[in-house]
Amino acid sequence: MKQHDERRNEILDTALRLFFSQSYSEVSVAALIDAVGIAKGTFYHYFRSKEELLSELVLREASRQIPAYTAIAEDPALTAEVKMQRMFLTIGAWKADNRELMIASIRLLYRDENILLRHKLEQASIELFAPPLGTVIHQGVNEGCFHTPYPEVAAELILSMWSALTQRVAELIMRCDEEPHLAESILDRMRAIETAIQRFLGIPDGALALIDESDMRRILMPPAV
Amino acid sequence: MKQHDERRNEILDTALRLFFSQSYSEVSVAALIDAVGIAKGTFYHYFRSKEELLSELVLREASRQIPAYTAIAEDPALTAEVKMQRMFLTIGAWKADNRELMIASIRLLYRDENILLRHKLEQASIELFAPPLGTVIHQGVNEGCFHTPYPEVAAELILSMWSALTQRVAELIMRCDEEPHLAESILDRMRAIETAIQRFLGIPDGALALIDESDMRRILMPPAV
DNA sequence: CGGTCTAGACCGACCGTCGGTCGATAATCT
DNA sequence: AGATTATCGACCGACGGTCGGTCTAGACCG
Repeated sequence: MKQHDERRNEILDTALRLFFSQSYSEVSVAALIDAVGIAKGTFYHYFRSKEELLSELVLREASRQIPAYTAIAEDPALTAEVKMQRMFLTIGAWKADNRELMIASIRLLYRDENILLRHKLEQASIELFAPPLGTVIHQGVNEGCFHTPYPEVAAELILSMWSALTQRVAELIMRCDEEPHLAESILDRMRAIETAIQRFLGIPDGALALIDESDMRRILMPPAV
Repeated sequence: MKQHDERRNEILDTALRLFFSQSYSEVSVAALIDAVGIAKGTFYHYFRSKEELLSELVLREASRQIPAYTAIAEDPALTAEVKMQRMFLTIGAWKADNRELMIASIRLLYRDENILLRHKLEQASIELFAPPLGTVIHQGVNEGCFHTPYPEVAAELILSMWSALTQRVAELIMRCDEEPHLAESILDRMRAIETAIQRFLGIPDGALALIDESDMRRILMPPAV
């Protein structure tokens, strides 16, 4: 017999692995408990429903990402502009470095059956990232480099836009194999978002390079074999 | 025996009614066919799956909204600014006039079980509204009143932002009964979006009143009894 | 120390419901 | 008459979830 938290995390770990190697709706509770090696009743001893498992899983995974970004936000040595750049570029570079994983995730998340998983991940990311980003924007307004009457809302709004962009990019990446010219329209969208964020923050176009074009190309273009 | 289209629309009509009086996942195919008065096999003669029914339903309903907006977009007598205002204000006024229906819809759509329905509605709206809105933005750029290097992407981007806002508003409306002070934070978000759109289009803050505050208050505040 | 008691970890047969299939039948068209 | 299309409903396997019960670690006690 195992400790409560140990078993619980074992179930969550297995669920994470299975949800990403198959999909949320394809993985039945029966398959999950087989993989963990427990009985149906044990699963429902730890989670009230399959959906509650999903929510807790998403929360746990999203929370793991946060410390790196709060560290950037609270670094006393950096200006708001640099912090913001660093936050967005860190995400982009990570995605470029883990291209295969990213694309595999996208292929799974952006399917109708997984929409609930995707939506919960998006919402959790926005809610968890908004505070550190909001701190940075506030700092920028105080430093006089950002000019927006809505510093509190700006973080959420920017993340919502970013999230909508990610969705578009994902859709296009999935169709990129067939129609490679779509890559250009993705880059267009990214530049548009960058412009939108800059203008919303009241800084000149091009002042804030949030997207590293070479990283983006690494994500979009299949590596030469 | 009925004509193909007649029967098909009968199924779609009934599905629409049931999905909004209960929810997408709560309404089983069995319940639907009972309400229509047909057999299981007949349903699957017209639709390959329950999900295909949903997609077609969403497409049909979203398409019905379009003509009104293309009419505005193609009116030769109006400036781009006026067209854009008229489009957004028309939506707002309609929502204010149909407050009960709106709130009932929100309470249904913004539940985990209905996420697929909601997402498909959102995507269909964005895809169908983007062309007329894009036309208007193009006109604005040509007339010299809008300034954006990405007129094609702008429409989609603005609609994505609007959609994210709608989602936030919906979440807050659902919790407004308990915490009425949330109304102010909704208004804040709306003003922020208005600013974001204006700045993205390169026009002065306040030049484009896309949101009628009295309409918004009518939506947010329960009518005095 | 050995014995007992209990909370809670664990089990798996079982349930109702679901989306979907299929072969038969009836109506309509050519 | 023959072909095509619309209709039917019994049937299926899989699903998420329940329930009555067993097993065991560790607290408590004589």
